[in-house]
Amino acid sequence: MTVTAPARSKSQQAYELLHERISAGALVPGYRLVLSTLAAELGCSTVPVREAIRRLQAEGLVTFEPNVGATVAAVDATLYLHTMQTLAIVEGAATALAAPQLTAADLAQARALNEELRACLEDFDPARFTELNNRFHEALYGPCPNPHILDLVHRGWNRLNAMRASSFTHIPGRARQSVEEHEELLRLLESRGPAPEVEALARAHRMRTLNAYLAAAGEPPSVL
Amino acid sequence: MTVTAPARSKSQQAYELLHERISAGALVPGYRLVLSTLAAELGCSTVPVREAIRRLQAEGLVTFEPNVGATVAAVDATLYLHTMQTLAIVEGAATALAAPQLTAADLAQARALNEELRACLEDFDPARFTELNNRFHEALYGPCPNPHILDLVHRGWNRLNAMRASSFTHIPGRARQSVEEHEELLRLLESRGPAPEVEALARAHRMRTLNAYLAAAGEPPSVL
DNA sequence: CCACACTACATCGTATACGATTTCATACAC
DNA sequence: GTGTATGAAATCGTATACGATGTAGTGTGG
Repeated sequence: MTVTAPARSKSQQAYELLHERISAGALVPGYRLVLSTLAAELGCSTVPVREAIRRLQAEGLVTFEPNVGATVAAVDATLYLHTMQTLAIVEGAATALAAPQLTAADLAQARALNEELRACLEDFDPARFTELNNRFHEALYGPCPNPHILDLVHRGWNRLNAMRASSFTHIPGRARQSVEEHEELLRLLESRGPAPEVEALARAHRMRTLNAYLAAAGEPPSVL
Repeated sequence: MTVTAPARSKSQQAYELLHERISAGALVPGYRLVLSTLAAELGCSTVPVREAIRRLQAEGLVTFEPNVGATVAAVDATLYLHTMQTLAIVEGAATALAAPQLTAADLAQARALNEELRACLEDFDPARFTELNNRFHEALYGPCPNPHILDLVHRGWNRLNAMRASSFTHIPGRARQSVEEHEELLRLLESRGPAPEVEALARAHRMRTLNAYLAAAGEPPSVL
């Protein structure tokens, strides 16, 4: 059995490629996505591209105007705020729901990831730090038994990853503080703390990142 | 200026029609949505129908299998539980965020709606009660300044409305209790209670509906 | 009588082609 | 010089047509 073909549909391929490019920052916000151009580039027709763009629209990565076209969603401070706030809420809930499902192995892995993050603080590599940070959080909310909430969390992360502002690059000192907050969250989870506390702490962790960003941008903190 | 055409695209028309039918329960879960059939019925080609179905898939109202087709999403107790749980979280957060924005007029309108609900308890009309209940809650979370969260709340309501089990019809006594909980929530909002309390109360209200349903179905309550 | 292969059908996935709408540049009137 | 009308170009929206994929029904060998 030669495992043969991926057999992905062209819509799927187009979607994955565009998603990849936007997340990687190769397509700057405001960039205009023209169906025919993308189709030619992908070596397919416009119909699959169109479908891919509608999916990206549903996820909020691109904005779409009828009879005009799609552009990569612009990131202003307000959009970033709303996305982070939403993610704080759903990720907090997901982490709380996942908490009882977490095995000792899960926690050990998360702890190992946080130690990697700590080691990463020296000779700071933003891309690697962001990657490890993603994996750390995913390890904690991943066992959440409610697939809808998980889906919302993933969408939130996708949107954030599409924003260059999301990385810790531009917020001095935030990375180090973040590692400490992870430590606190891990201790609470390991002691099997009550769900509401887990939710509050996970939410607060994200809100603090948001507020650190707002402070660095000279704006007032957001309440929640 | 003759106001002329709505100029809705066919995709949009198809989407709205299918959404309407599913929400109204005209299409039972498991019903198979065939592109060509729907296209003929709508008087258009299959392409717009296809796009509409993908949108419905993204919202969770239909399930889709490549090269096989789409069916109206089946509702089992687990799906209902997950949807209600998700809605409890996002609607609670939305209500808390909206609370500071609520004007006296907003609160008065919500109170009037709850009085209508109370009056509706006699000569009980499930459809009207559900309608009023929707409007009551929308009045409270509508002013939420975060459009992403509002979108998530609307999606949750859409999914619920597509489930016949969502109505209060099958849960004896729940309607009356619900009106009382609304009253409590209104008092908290009118006294400008703190956001965390608002969130907890709004969430608890929905979780109690869920647990009443689970109890009626003979299953253990869900924790959150 | 059961299991397997094969054929026919149903349905989706995509390409191509054309009409509809918007936008931008240009020219004209004031 | 400014504002408005007009034209062409670009782009989206949809229809039709065909190929790819999955499914069910039928027949044959064991």
